[in-house]
Amino acid sequence: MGYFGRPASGRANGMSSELRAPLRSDAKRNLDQILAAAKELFAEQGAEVPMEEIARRASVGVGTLYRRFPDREALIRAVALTTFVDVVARTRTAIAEEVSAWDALARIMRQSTGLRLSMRLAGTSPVAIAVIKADPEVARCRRELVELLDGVVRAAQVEGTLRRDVGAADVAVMVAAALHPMRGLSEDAAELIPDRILVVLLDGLRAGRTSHLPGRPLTLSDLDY
Amino acid sequence: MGYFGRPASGRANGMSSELRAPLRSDAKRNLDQILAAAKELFAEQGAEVPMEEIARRASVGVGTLYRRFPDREALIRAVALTTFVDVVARTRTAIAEEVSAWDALARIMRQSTGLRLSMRLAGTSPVAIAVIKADPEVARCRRELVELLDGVVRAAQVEGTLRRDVGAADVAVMVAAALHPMRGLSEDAAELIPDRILVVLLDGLRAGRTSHLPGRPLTLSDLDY
Amino acid sequence: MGYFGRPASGRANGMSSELRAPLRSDAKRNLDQILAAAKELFAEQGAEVPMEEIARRASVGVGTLYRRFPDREALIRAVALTTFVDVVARTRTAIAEEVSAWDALARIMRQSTGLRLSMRLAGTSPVAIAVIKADPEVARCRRELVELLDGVVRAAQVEGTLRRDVGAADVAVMVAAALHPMRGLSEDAAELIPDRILVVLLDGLRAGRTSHLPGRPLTLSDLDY
Amino acid sequence: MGYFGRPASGRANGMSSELRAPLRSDAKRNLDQILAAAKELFAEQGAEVPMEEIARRASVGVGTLYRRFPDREALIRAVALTTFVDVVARTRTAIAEEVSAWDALARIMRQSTGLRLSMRLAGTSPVAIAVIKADPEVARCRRELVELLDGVVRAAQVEGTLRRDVGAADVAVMVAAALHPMRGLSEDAAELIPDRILVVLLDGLRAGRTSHLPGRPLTLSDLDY
DNA sequence: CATGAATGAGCCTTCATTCAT
DNA sequence: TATGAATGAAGGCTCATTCAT
Repeated sequence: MGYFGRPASGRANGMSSELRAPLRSDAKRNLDQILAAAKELFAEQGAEVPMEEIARRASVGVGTLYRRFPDREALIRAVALTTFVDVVARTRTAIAEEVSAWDALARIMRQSTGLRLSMRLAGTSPVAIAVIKADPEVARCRRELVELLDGVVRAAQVEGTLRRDVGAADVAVMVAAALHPMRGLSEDAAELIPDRILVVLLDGLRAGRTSHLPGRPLTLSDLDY
Repeated sequence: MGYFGRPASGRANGMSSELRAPLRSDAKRNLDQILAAAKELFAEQGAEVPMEEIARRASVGVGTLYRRFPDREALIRAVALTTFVDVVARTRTAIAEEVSAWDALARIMRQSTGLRLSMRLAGTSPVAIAVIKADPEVARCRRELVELLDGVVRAAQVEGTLRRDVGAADVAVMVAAALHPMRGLSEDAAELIPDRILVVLLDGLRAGRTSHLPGRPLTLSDLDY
Repeated sequence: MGYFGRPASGRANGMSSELRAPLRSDAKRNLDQILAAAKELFAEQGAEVPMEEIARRASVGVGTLYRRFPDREALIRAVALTTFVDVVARTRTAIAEEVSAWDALARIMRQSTGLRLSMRLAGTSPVAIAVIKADPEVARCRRELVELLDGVVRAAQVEGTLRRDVGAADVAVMVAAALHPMRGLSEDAAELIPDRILVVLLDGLRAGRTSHLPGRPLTLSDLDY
Repeated sequence: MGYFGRPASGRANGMSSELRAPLRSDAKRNLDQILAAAKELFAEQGAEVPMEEIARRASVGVGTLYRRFPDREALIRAVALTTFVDVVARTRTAIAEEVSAWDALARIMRQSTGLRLSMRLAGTSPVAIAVIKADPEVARCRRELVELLDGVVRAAQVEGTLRRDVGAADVAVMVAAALHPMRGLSEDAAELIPDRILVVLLDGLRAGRTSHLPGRPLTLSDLDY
């Protein structure tokens, strides 16, 4: 589906994340504002928002935006990377802290909710998808996340809490689907929905269901397209 | 979510559906080709495809396209309407033919799968959403569909097969989420996913689940935004 | 130097010159105006003139310009091609009509004067050079012209009228140099100069000069870089 | 044509050449680096190279570049001036050292070859031309050079070695034409060409040629446009 | 009626110049 | 004083929509 990756050093500015001269304080502030504005706007309007609007929201001239991110792709890349880095971190924590694999899985799925805004990127714009898949860092990030998930899924199946006819890719896609922003809902409902879907999904994923899932368990290898 | 509506009189050409002089046969053919081309391209590339590309795929000039649909919105409206009309019809049939409300619900949810391509419209382009919500016919259509769904949901809860803490809007949104096109998957997986998610959702929706859904059941009134 | 080539079929519109549906009369007129405007402006201001200025001079919207020539390169290509085609034709005529090779050479060199405006293209913008070299048709055209010139040069040397220490490329470059537009001259002088330089060059090229030319005769193979 | 001028007091920094407090040694070094970088880049890529690229090549920040030269024009002016100063000096030396006017003329014409790179300025960018013509110092410089040349031309005609139907402006323009950088040539050929053209021109300029030059001798007054 | 040419507004990107650090 | 960040105007290109043929 397109939303798993791996972090890197930190400063995600569209290039690879080699260390560079630390930014001047004002530049740093601008960079942060740009990234924040981009996240918001990508979430609100998709990855095709006018660059100028992003700049405006960040209280910055277009020129500044382009100085940091040579083109739209670089910006998408940076947003994707910081987001993925965050998800990976939370996922590791969940795995470390929960006692059963099922609890870890449930927590992983639910905590992702907080990231749904940025998620709009994945599964939306063709550009965004292309960028995410092309960038080695984001790709590594994504792979790492998916592998963590795979571990949890298998463990939960071994421990007998997760139905056996699903794979990690099934789970990943379900989360993505649950998080996908929905329009046409009351604000209230829009906020509740992701968690409600996730809970229903978790209930449906619990071992002991007798229904038959069509097809085959989708695994990591289904995600690399 | 944004994909429920009700038909109307018949000829859906983007304006209101007053009856007009029947079209000449070649004109009719053009109209159909345009609609078909638009459906395909909206599905493949989203609601922002160049009008000229749609015209090309329909083997007509842009002029002809614009003669039928004064602007992109009208075209989107028409595509949405014909799609919704179809869903409503299938829904009625399902209700009529299935013996239990649960079976009707399951069939309704699953058969929508076949429409997922056109569905790409909803949940994608902001324009599309706006258009769909603004058009009275589509709105009526959507309301009708939702009401049908509401009936089935209540009946299933009465018959004791559907968990009681969900509403018709929950179900509608879940279907929309399951159908949302996913990128970055193998073709094989992309085809399997919607049905797999729906089955898991159905399992999770079955009465007897002990988990607690956060929030409150989402109902018809949550859908009109 | 960069200004020799070979024609093709005729309609030079930036693509290859396959025959296509004949243009509507108004479209044809626009096309001609665009080409004319481009020639003028390339001559006056170089190959980097704003596309919008070209459009304005042609009394056409930018869109129209871009419809005919997908980008600046295509336009340069078309201008270069029509120009080269013309030069080749005049060269053939000169060869056919003049009795001695020397006279043909002199006429070829002098008649090119009329083309000096378009010549601004060659030897000016890096883009222009790149385009000219990359386009197979222009390249063929250029090669043809150079070969014609080579024949005349050799013939004149055989007939004993042209000094033997020069090659066709020397001549080609000299013409290009003589034609290069000069700024900072009175209009009067600017008009006289190319011919004056060419006559002096011809005098210097006449057999019997005793001075020693540094280097070696430059030949066709020196031109393909 | 546009490449004759006269020095002035000394420090050529784009403004007028009043004496100022001598620069600190590092500032001086920066200035020299900038001038050198500008010469190189103007030669390589024409007078439109990004200011930032010049700064980079000079290993300074753009800010420093702008401190020395308030805008691109000032930089062009400075480069033009230092170049012209050099040419004037060499010309004086040639006149002083050669015994015949013809030899002086030949040497003047040929030694300019070494300056052809910087010459790229003249005859290229419209901006450059304008700037050169507008600046009083460069103008004076240019006038001085042209007057020196005029003296040599007349002397050579008196001594009977130079054809009588040319003027100093003819010669100046011919040199400029011979030096004009040519693209599309092998590196080897590009290096040989200017001298080869100059020798042919000199042969053509020698007294005793019977051909008739069209127009009239071009003189100093043809150069001030 | 159908066609496809023409228009022009809008977004993308670059770069000269200014200014805070 | 040197630096490089920020700005914004300008030019490139695309496409929705209109209109002549």
